[in-house]
Amino acid sequence: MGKLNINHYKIEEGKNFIKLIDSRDFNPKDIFECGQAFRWKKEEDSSYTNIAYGKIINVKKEGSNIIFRNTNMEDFKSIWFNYFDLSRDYGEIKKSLSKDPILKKAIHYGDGIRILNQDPFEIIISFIISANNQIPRIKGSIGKISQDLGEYIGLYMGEKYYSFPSPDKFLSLKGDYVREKYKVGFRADRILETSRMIYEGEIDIDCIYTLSREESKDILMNLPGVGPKVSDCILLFSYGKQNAFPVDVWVKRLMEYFYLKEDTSNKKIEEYGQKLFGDLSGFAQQYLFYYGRELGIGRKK
DNA sequence: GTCCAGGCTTTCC
DNA sequence: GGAAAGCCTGGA
Repeated sequence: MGKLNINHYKIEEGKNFIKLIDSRDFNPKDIFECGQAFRWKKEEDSSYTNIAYGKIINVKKEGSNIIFRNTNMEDFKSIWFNYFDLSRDYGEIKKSLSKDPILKKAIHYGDGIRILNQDPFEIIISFIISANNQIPRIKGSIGKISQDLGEYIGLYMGEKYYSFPSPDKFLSLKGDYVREKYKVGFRADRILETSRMIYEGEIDIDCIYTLSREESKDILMNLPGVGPKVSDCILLFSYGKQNAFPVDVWVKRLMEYFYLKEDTSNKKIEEYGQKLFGDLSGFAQQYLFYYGRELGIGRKK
């Protein structure tokens, strides 16, 4: 059994698993169901399985510990530690945001949320698909794309796992094929054109790691299908730009309901959120989104 | 330059 | 039948 202390985490290695000891601020349900990721599969034992960066991993909360199965210390340090944002102290973030009474309630509800650092290309395509769409259908489309164009990685708990395809896999496809096969509707041409632009280097998505949120948004919004909301999702969920504040229908409703008290444009809501939450805007948005959506706040009957 | 209405595929409730 | 983690286009 290898042992390791990283920051405030105590990590133990076992045979094909890693154990995070006494981990606060980490609840698989909150992390995987708060809307930032579309591919985590809930198993019968309440664990969650997914594939990322070419590896299949299973995550389960057992008492106060988190068990990561089908992995080892080497992958945990090189992939999962960053993927699960384990270098960040969410206790401090929650303490700071809890000064706002509404955030305090939202944080109480989604206490175990962490914001993942996911693969940029997968997130770009996933959130292009998410536009004016519904979650079950979004998940279906991403699953079909991976199965058809990705690489078979392996079997886990009876399920076959495929990697998300790289941009070149889309190059030879036609819009009609993509629309009909993956059920993505009018988003098909946007997916193809975005993939082409990234493949050909017309848009450099690697340089975004070192740029500001504003500079990054300007670049990403050159991609077809990527507007203000989708670009903020990409920056928050795969590039670690936590000052992004994605405004969708739910955030619009709950911000109007809790704060603004009147009909407000998305642009104004984004500016309001930025002013209110500053560098913690992205975290605030996730706590609020998860809370508001689960409670159905402001939903029309 | 900004702002806004209408259209877009298909599924889900 | 309306709404859905919005974006694009054209016109004011």
